[in-house]
Amino acid sequence: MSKWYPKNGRVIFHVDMNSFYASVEMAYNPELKGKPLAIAGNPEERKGIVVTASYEARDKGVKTTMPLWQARRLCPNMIVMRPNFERYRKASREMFSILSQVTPLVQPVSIDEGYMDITDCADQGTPLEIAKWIQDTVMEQLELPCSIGIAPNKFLAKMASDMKKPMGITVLRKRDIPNKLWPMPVREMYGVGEKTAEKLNASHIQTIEDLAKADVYVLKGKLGINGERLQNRANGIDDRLVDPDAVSEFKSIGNSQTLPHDTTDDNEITKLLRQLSQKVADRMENKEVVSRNIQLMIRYHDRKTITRSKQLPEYISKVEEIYQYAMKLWEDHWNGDPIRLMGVTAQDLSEKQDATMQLDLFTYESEAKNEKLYSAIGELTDKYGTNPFKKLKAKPKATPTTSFQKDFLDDFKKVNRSDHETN
DNA sequence: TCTGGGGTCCTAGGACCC
DNA sequence: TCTGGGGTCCTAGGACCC
Repeated sequence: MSKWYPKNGRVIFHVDMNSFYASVEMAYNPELKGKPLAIAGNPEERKGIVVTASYEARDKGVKTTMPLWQARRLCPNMIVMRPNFERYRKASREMFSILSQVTPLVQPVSIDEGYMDITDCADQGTPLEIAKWIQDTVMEQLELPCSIGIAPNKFLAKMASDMKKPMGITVLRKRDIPNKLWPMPVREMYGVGEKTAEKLNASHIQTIEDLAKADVYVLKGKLGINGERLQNRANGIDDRLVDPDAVSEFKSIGNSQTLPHDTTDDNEITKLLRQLSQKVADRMENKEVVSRNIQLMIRYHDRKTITRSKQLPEYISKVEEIYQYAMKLWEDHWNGDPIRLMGVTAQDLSEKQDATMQLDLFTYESEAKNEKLYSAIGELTDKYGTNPFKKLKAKPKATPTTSFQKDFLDDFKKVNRSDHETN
């Protein structure tokens, strides 16, 4: 009979830790509880900003990203701490492990928030009961508060978790949209930042309801494809899936740093470039990835920021290589003005394993005279009926995407290896 | 005394190829 | 004579989020 009805909607949670870094510090040191607390990078230096403020500090007007000197003026008795990322990562792991007791369909999106798809968890209770269990368990075991949004999709769940803080649970069904979502200013919508809000306001779109009902062609003209997407979201339409694997698929690894003082000093700059390259290399090694594109970011004294990148002829991962390419970009593009910040980023990442396989294929192609490899490919092409690497041969950079291609590649490696052994 | 550091995704133009 | 259209790669920049 259910066939006659539209497919049942999904049930999505968005779990959002409240003032996460400050809460972790309070759990770690209970004497901090109830006090105005700010976590700030470089509390001693002039450029420190507030990363997270406890609710006691927020009551005084302290906000995230506020310069520290400004926050101190608003809240003179505020306690300021440097971030302890190890501590936060540990708390984060423990929090996510509680979530995965409910379902494996958990998608972390940052250190302190994530989505869950609990559509098939009816045996564990109603969505409200499950949300309550999560909130209570995280509080009992970790002494950390969180807010949970319950909705039929990611966007609505995200908006819902924001509606009641701290320790809120908010249900946002499709039928709640006109009353709960539409009255909000469009700037508060996830995906609408300062610039987009300005553009929308200029077209007399103030609330999410205005956006939901606006002419889609006008929106597309102003915002491109994003205009249509935002309008869909404003109408509660969002079919992105909860993807537990998304978090492990890194696209770039970068480190940047603001200098204590603006500088043109070559020694200082070279030293910083080296340090940044080292950090990037270390993190790449940890993640077992290699990179084929290095980007340098320069922020000048007037905050104007440029990025310059270079696609490389080969995959690299060593500090020296990263440093050399970064240095070259620096020499080619620095305009001589004092700089405020510098960053080095490795892009176009590939898993070490995959990159080696690609190299095998590349070698095969460039040294086509290698009869053994040729016949290995031929043999496998016979076995599989087709050569799924036609595309790969032309573009060594491509990674096998289908399991069929992966099987083929595994076989290829086996044949390749046995060739070497028999030689 | 203004404004950190980690990311993702999208756009747009030019080069190059077919 | 006077100029198509699609696709991919590379580069730079912008918007957004936590």
